[in-house]
Amino acid sequence: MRQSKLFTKTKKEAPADEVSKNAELLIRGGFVHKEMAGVYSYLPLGLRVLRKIENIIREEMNSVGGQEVLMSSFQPKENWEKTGRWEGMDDLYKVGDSSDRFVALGPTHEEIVVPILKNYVSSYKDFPVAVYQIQNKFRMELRAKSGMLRGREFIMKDMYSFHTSQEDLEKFYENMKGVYKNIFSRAGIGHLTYLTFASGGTFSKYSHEFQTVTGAGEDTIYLDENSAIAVNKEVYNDEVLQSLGLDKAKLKETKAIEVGNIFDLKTKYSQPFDLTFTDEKGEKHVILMGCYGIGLGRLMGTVVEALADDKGIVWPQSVAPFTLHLLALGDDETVTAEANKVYESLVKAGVEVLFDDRAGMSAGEKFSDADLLGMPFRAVVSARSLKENGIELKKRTEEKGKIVTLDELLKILNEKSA
RNA sequence: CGGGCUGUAGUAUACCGGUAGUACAAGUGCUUUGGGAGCAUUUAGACUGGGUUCAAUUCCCAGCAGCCCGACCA
Repeated sequence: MRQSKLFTKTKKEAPADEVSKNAELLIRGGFVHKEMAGVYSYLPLGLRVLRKIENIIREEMNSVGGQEVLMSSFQPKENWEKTGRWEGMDDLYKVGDSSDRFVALGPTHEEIVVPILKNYVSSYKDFPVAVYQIQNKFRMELRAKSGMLRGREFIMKDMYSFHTSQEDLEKFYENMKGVYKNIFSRAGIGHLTYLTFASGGTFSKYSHEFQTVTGAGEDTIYLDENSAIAVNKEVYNDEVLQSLGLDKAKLKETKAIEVGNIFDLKTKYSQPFDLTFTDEKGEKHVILMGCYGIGLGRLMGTVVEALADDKGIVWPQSVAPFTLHLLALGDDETVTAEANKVYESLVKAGVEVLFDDRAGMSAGEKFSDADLLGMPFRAVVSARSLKENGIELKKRTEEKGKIVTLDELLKILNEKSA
């Protein structure tokens, strides 16, 4: 994509009403636009990141047989009354219309997915089944904060699994731990993300969170680096440590961001809707459920928080909006012609490239923008690079680049994106 | 939801009971081009409502919004 055509522009100044690094950088870079506290629109660059994250998650969900759906955001009040959450959930948006009817704006979808399943499945032969979606969620956060990390409207992947036995549920649940690990590794924060024991609510001993260690985290966890297991402060006590076989002396207290959470729901939501199956003997039993969430915007913000340096964002290849940022320095005709040629070749080779073809911009401005926007590779075409018969290629994380030919450039990038 | 702070242009600010000035940013033109360059020029502002007052952006009250601490967080 030609940067001269991109309608968003970078900002030199940090927004006044944001202190979090993720929001500051994403807004300055023109990835997102803040509408109000905790509500952001995705702009072209941000949407490209979101789509990449989405695809990673989708692939991983499909790998365990997840079936993708898209459920409604408007949800019937009666369903929420059935589970006791119409009054019981503080952050539920209740939306009225002109005839005094109210609906819930979905903060999660147990109240929708269970009745849907009930309509189609009833035999033990129908199970197990797992259903997921990637969709906007609404929660009336009394205090939205930390930029993309805690919003009132946010995009979440929520998966629900349905089982005929606790053993089957647990097998699936264990499997999901691995799947979640893959997702965070693929998103570039695997080395900072730990399986964390957290409160399971009233129905289960624990739930499991995936916590990414960064100073910007909202949660406090106690991390055992050897076993790569952590305990959330909310369940941190001697008894819990003992049951998990953790040595208190070896735990490190740290701040972390919860990027994913999985729950053993048992019959909490299947019971109110009477979601049952008939077994081989013709006996009816209530279905057991698990649920598995990941906030995509939060994941995007976490990647920024965890990996950015003082110059800007550092995108991992896997979620970067573009693999390469190609800069043409100076408005000299030979440079422009050569840069265009390089750009066309890259596009033709299928490389995702952002081409800074903006005229009248100083070299410094282009460099600063490239650092801020954080593509994994930066290529420079300039009078200087032409004199050396090549293109200057540099990784975002490197100080100095090297001169390569167009063929070499294509080779390096194809290897990277393979 | 409890507590705190703050609302003047995109940002940072100044002055003021008599309707607002500066810098940076942004736009335009020209010049520049290896780390946010220069000159010229243009655009742009008192959160909303009520009260006090001859007069309110300024003082008072309320609302709203934003941020921070805490609580909450399937």
